Amino acid sequence: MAKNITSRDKDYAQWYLDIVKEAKLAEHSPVRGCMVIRPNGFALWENMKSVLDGMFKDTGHENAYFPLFIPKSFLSKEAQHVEGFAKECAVITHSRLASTEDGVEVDPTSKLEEELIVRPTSETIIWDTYKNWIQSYRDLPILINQWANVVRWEMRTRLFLRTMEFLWQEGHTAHATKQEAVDETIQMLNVYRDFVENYMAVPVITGVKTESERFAGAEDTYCIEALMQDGKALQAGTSHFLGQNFAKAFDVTFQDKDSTVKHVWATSWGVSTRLIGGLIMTHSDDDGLVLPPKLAPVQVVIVPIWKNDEQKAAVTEYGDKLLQELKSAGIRVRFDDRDNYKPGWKFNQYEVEGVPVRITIGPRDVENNKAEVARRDTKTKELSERTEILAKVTNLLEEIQSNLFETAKSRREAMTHTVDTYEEFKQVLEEKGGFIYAHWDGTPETEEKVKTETKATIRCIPLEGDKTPGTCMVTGNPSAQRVIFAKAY
RNA sequence: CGGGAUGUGGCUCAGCCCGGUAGAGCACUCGCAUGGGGUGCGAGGGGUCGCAGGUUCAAAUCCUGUCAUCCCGACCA
Repeated sequence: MAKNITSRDKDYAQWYLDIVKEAKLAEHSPVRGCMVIRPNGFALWENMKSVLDGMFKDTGHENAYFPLFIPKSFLSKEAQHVEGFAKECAVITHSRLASTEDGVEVDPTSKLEEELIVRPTSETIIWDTYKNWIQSYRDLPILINQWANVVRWEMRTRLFLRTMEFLWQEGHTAHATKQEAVDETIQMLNVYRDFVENYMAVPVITGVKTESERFAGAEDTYCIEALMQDGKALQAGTSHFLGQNFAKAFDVTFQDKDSTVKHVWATSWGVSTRLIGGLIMTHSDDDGLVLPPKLAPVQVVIVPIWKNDEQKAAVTEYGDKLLQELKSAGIRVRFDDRDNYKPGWKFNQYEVEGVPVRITIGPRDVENNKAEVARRDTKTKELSERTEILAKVTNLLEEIQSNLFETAKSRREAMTHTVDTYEEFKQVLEEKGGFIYAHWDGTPETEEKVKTETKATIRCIPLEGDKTPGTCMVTGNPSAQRVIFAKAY
């Protein structure tokens, strides 16, 4: 039925690309590694953004905007930070073009005195700014978020999952005490978990990154990790406790109540359009995109059927009333009464685009006061009394939302394994994939060895669950608790 | 930056080996029929064959150069 979509069994990577294309979410742009986000994809992003933005405001944050360009010298102030991002920065060297016979070329006389970096993230320019805003403990905390685009010069890209330019939000906060900053880091991690699980219906594990996976410049990086249908992990969001690293690098100090001058404590946290990739890979099937009702740009579509003008008039009137009824109940509904596409074509189109609920109405329904209600997740449909439609649809949207989450969660459980030996580890990784809980001695060397030999990395040291100590599966040295290994996107 | 491949209507590609007036499918436009799961039939519009040079009476096709893109590997939210 879905003739343009490769099945997941056959080629998972191609299936993903087909979904993105057929659901009209995004496409490759003329610029290598960058994408055009199409209206369907952007509407989804706008819904995600709107929910998250509300959550940020509810936890006391304000939005602001900092420049796209960062003076080169700023980036070199925090040693770890430079090292982390140096290899993937776009650099602006000139400010002008000059006309030539064939078009234009860079005007060599316009070379910049200090080159500008297109932000890969904004810590540096933000901390340079905060320095001027903070003198006293009375100026703290500063709780700011910005919605922006950033650029990281990646070698290999994939639509939504890794592009050279992407959209995201980055929160940057400054605090008087370490505890307050740590609390903020954890609070935002929980905000992300709440959003991803309760709105995106994607189950996640919260954890701490190991040293090698940590954000450049952070003391601790907390993360939410999701598991995709193909058994690979996806980092869905990160929240960093930055300690006093940036405060020291940018000399951000305040005079405390006790009159002494101290460096401030910092956090930063972000999620990006990558979440859309995670959403697709968690719920969609071989027939197309599947969207959770809470974020779907269109939650319900009404498809009419008629053969002649007389039927058209009756069905349209019936449909319009239904449209108004659902709309006034706050449901995002579309009545697709276009006459230039066939009903069958529309069924397939909305299925591919992932609309959670479809209502079909034809002459027979008008006559009998009924309608056919179909759900996208299970692909089942049933005839409903006209008077019961609103209640049924409202109920169905909630049911689909929780069904998607539960299905994803059971799939994750089924793909989560616990191993005790390295042999067993390799075997499970090879044959099953998924999350693998194993003991690790805590050293970067062991982590690196596993990565080189198996391509699996430590996704996180989970915050919840079993904390029993043991011995490292590779070296036999003591291990504080099991950590999660997986191959990752 | 190493290894492999490809550039031909909007898209996917055939044609190239063996030079002879540019093709198919999909998409698009128009008409008629159709309409409860991608509808059928008919008519039509649209291409500097990546770019530059060369060989030839004649180049999408042969030769040289060049540019671009894609896939695989080293880096990553």
